[in-house]
Amino acid sequence: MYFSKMLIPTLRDVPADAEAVSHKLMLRAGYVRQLAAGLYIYLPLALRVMNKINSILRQEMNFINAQEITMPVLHPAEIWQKTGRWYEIKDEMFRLKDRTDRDMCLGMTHEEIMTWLAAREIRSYRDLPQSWYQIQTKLRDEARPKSGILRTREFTMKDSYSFDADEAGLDVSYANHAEAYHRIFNRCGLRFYQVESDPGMMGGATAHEFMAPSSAGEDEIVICNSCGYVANIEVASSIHTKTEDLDCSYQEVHTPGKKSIKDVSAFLGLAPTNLLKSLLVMCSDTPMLVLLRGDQELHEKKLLKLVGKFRPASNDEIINTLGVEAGFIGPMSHDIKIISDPSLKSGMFVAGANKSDYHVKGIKADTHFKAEWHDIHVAKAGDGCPKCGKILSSEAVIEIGNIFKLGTKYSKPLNAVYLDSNGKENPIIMGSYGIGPARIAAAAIEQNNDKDGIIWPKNIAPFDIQISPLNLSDQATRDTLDAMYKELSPKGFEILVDDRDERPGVKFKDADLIGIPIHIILGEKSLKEGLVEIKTRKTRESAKINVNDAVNAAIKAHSEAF
RNA sequence: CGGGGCGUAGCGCAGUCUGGCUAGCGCACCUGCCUUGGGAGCAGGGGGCCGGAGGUUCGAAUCCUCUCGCCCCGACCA
Repeated sequence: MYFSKMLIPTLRDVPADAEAVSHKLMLRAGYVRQLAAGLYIYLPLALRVMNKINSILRQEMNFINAQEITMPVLHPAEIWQKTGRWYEIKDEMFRLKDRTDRDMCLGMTHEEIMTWLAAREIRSYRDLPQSWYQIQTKLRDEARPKSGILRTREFTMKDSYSFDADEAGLDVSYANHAEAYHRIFNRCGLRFYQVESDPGMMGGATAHEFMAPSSAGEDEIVICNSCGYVANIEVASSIHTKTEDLDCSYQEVHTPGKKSIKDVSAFLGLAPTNLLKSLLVMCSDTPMLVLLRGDQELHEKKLLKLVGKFRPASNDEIINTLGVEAGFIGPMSHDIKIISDPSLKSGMFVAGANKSDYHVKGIKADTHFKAEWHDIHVAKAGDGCPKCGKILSSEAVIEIGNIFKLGTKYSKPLNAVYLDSNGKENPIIMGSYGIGPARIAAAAIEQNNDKDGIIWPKNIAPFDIQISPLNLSDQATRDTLDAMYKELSPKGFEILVDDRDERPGVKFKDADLIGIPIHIILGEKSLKEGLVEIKTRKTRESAKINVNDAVNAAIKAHSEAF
């Protein structure tokens, strides 16, 4: 392929809109252009990358006997109404009516439609198990598209769905997918973790996410380097580290105007871990006191699971219920329900005195307050690992894939059932498994770049080798180019030839930007000495090789490349 | 949806506060000369309803009102 014939609009300046490294580089290197918020055009180079990724996806999905099919993006409302998601999902779903005024929506995922198919086509346990997948466009009216290709309103997704007769079957399908995902992300050259995650609205009990570390990621995980515990902070638990002991008698202290943990700890010269944080929440109009250690944040989802829907109390409600303003609340002598994080169970703390401008030192659990004990804090770096107790670290990550055990959440409402060997009807047990190919590409760039541009892992690079003849009017250069091209192409190497009439510097800069793993440079002077240069993008190592050995050296360099 | 920022040539920006020459600069683009191993140089050239609508004014990129769009933080994320 000739550079001069291809649309590769590289840019010297970064468009001001771009923030994430992958976004900047994809724009600068001529991979994508933005149409509107969260809508991107994939130019030829990007499409080549996507095709490489998708072909890896197909190989690995087929390897676990999943079958590719494709489904409409336009869906009738009734199916979504049957599972209830038509009503549960709000603005995120694109909805429209057809000419007969029938409600329709654009597919944001395909559990409903896949289950509809299964309901029609699967009759017997003999038909099971099945795994079906597609690589298809999804549409979600995202509240906030961001970071270029990372969070868009229209994107392709590899989504697969497993159908089994029982839980044991689902376990096998789930494990097969997890293994396939490991192979896929490894082949794509990503660093990633498989983490425990929140099943959320997908239903079901077990879910894992595949996370690629990157500062551009929107999610955060905690990691234990000792025992291997890894979890999304959405679900992560952690044990508290030991508090610097406070040893004093129960006493009031004057803390005028000091309402926040930060102010109080600074004023008293104590660590936030010595303080007790009291929050009043309203749980269907019943007030409830929630206690955390001063350094902790309330994990709303954990509390939600315990008490159901709740909201923070208003200032008026706080005063009416507790007789004190926020900032000086203490857990002592209230006759409302108290839920406390276990970090407060032992030790001595400072809390509000239940009167303005005063705090109390020497608070002890069970002595000064009684509570129900539950893990309700957000795990963070520095906390103890819930499994082994060692210190946790945390990392920002991009979610590149997820796997869910759905159970019968969709098969029951859509009546996807089979007859077992006893002739008894049972709901099909399902799983669903997603991967975002665009996120793989973006994560690969996030993890592999330098100041000059992209460094593609070779398995997903748009081309295998770039050849840059520096002076095309030189006959020896043209002959060498032709010979190398003719020898490499039939061996399956995809080659980009920079045949543009540009100065060498321009070609070098663009080659670095675009990020093809191997770069062969044909210089007139070197050729006179019978040499060509072979350069590896990632290591920047370059070697002058005898023309006659160049093809083999290039093949070797490519096989050794990242 | 709440908070903040920004819309001037393909890209990056100045000009806006304090209204007034023909709306400017760099890069990119076109022509010619020259140059050819890390985004060369010289000369000439093309490209703008200053996001849109309304208003104030003798006069608006600039002031006022409304509106649309994009980015960032947060909420949300099936």
